[in-house]
Amino acid sequence: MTKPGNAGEPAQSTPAELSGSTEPSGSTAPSEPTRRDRRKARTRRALITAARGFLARQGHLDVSIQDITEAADVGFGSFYNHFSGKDELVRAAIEDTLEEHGRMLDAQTAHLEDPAAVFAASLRATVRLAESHPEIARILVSTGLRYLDRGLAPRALRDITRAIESGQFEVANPHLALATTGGSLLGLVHMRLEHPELLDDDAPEEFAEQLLRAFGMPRRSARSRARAAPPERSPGE
Amino acid sequence: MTKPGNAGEPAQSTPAELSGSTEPSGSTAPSEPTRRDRRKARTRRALITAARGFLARQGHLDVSIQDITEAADVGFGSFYNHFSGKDELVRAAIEDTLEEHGRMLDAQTAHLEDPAAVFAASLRATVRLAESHPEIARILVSTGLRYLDRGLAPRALRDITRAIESGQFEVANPHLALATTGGSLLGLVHMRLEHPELLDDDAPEEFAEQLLRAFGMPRRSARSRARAAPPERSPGE
DNA sequence: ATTATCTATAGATCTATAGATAATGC
DNA sequence: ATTATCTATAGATCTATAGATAATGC
Repeated sequence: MTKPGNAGEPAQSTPAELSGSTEPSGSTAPSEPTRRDRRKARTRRALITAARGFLARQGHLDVSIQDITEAADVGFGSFYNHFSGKDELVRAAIEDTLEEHGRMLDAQTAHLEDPAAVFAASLRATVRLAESHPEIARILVSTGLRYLDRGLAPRALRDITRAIESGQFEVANPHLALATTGGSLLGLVHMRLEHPELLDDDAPEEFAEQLLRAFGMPRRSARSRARAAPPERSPGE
Repeated sequence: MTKPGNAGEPAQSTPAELSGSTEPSGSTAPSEPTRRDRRKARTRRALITAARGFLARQGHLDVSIQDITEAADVGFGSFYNHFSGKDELVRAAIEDTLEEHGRMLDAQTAHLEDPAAVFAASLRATVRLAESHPEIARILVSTGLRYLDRGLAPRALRDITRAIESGQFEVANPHLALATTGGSLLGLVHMRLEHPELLDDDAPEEFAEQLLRAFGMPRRSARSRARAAPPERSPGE
């Protein structure tokens, strides 16, 4: 699919760490990834992509390693060159998904300064994953609440803390706010995936507004922040 | 453990439906559960109890059927008298858990009239599950968002709808409110189980208050409703 | 006489490795 | 020469059933 030569890999684990072997390199200096490294990375990526597909479609990875390698179009034995077992692949696939989500949030909030606005925009973007990136959405929902150190969670905690410091949020405990933010997001994404007919089109905005109110913002500013339009061009903001 | 004779079973499936066999009974009339029925029910319960244990401890039921029957102290083959496979047992164990949770909520809110107060009391009780009933809490968290027709969900939807009708809640869509309620509860229970040190003792009340504000209650009444004391002794009940 | 439970096992997976092949490095 | 990939397979499960045993019904 993608041309082999280029940077098809978004900074996964360093190649050196994978091949625990005789290398004449002087301690550091990852030097250039070689062609072999790239081939290996492609195999690894094929496995992760296949695993993401199963995770999204079935909610778990209860298929044989053979099924996975076939879906990845990779020889069976190659699996063990990259992962010691299925659990390790699951973890890698989930982390891959969470980091893709995280990068997306960063991109979509790069233009915003105000913590509450960044927070609200992240909420809306995540709710919209159900339509914009169903695979990510399904993996998030089935992964549930593990992995609080990747993807949305660290960003949400950052925004909540900043919003508390700036006096926009009034909550006793940022971790409580984080737990309810993550959970309610998953709940809503789940419902959008499984029962979309029960929700309205402005669920993302409605939800963001609810959460800002929950965290102590006055109704009026909650409403405006929750619906803050994307690229504003006022310099002060 | 419990004496065999009595009503140890809380209205599971009717015995007649289990043994799809030659029965002279005239269409209806379940008549009395016989000693054999009770024995069968005990075996079924032992399997469900064992499954709940695995679900709570491991988060899934990826153990062999043999492990399950051993934990239940039941002959291997008996398993298939009750369930056609592991999936069916998982479903039964989860439904059993959710219904236990539901009965608990009913008991703890029986004395309350006000919809928002019933809602808040249910929230608090569910958050407290992490300490009061860790097995239920763990199963809820790992089950995630499936099964919206049992346990808390139908009750929360009922309370939310009533609170909207009575003008206490101001939300556009009760299903949106339900999704965020369920999700945020799971998020908080999860955090109480895995990182209790990050939360304060009054997290249940704090959380209930947040959610009432999210659903449009003014700060002051949100605070009082969220902390509404349990058993009042007014005769009206 | 009937039915649930138990024990034993055949057949169907599924995993992890060994050894052969192909690609890359130098 | 080195390393990743592939094919083939031994050994270890694990499931579902058949048949024997024990408990209950009448």
